[in-house]
Amino acid sequence: MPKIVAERSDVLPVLAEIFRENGFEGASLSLIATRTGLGKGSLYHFFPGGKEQMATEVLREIDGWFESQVYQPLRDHNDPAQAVRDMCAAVRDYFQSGQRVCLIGAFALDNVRDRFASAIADYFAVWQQSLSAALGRLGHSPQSASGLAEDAILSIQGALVLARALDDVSVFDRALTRIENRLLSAG
Amino acid sequence: MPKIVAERSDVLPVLAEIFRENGFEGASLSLIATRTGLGKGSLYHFFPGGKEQMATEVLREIDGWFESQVYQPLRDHNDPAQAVRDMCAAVRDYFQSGQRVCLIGAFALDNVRDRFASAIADYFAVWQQSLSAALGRLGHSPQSASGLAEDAILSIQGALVLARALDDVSVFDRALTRIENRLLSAG
DNA sequence: TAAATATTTTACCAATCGGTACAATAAACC
DNA sequence: GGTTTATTGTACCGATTGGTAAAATATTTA
Repeated sequence: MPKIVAERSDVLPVLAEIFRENGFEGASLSLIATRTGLGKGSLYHFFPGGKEQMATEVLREIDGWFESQVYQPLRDHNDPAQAVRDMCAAVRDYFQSGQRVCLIGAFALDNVRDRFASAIADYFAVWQQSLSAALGRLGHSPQSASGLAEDAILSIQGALVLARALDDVSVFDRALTRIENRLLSAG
Repeated sequence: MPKIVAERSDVLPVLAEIFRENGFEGASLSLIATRTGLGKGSLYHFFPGGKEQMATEVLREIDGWFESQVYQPLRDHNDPAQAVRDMCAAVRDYFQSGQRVCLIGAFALDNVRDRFASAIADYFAVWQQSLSAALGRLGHSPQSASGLAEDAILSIQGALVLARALDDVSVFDRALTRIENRLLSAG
């Protein structure tokens, strides 16, 4: 169902969802045109760089959302345990209990990874650093915090894969509960 | 570089690697023809069902390999702890320390998931059941075994995502070590 | 109102997509 | 040998791909 779009800022979320559902190569211009309600001419007026620019801007918007909603609170919240709980809640909401794919994770497995390598790596690296910082303030050693953070982030990605593979959203919710417990248990 | 193929049985591993590197849609017939050294005529002689049949047979071969090399030992090995260790070693080898993508996991995130839904779901479901059985024989309750197995399998998938995203194979090796410890610690 | 700018429509491009038809060739069998 | 079968090469198909050009239309500014 084509969602007609009014302003340019409304386009990016629609593009993000198209890329999530179809991948980079699967998101054809005709599909993008239909779903955004914009003709090719308008699309190339807004994004002269074509699909590559669309994906780049989508990745930047996603990264910006996580930076403000997840990473920054992890680093700055004065209650690190609450920050971790907030992160888990935000992740659960964002990925709609595993029904929504992580675009950055999907790109990482795709052959477009090299084209967006730095954006993909940054997304996860900053996430790990921010979570690691919160865990450090919870009393973990740097090594322990780093390992726990890595484990949590990779578990979220794996939970998205498995939930989709088994077509069972409960996989994601169970995984997220385990992750939260693991992050907060040995504080 | 095109690898010329001698027999039909040699084609499937090459196809698997092409699908792993390029995804289903990214694996064009011209690319497949080049990499296998077979013309379109030969390809459609061996696989009258086209790409769909190629992917189906590739998935079946992968599933068969895991069944004989991983799942069956997990269920039948008389030392379940050793079976778990063997599983981790097999996984490490198979995914080449995270440099190789899991085709089934990649398909699960792709929009071709629905086309191969049952093969994808079976792969993970049987894995979880087999690992769960081994953990049960290690003394875990059914609930504990099921949760641990789910967590291990999803962590492997997530480790593949994160290792590729960060372009850092050590992520995979660290994750696999953590998984093995977690599976064998509270026996 | 008029000029300048922003946006959209339409038509078009070469390249590639998955797939088909079929004749040419190679191999196996009697 | 000859015949049948298995395999391959070549040419082709309509549809779609990402992308371009430029005229037509809104919208904003002066």
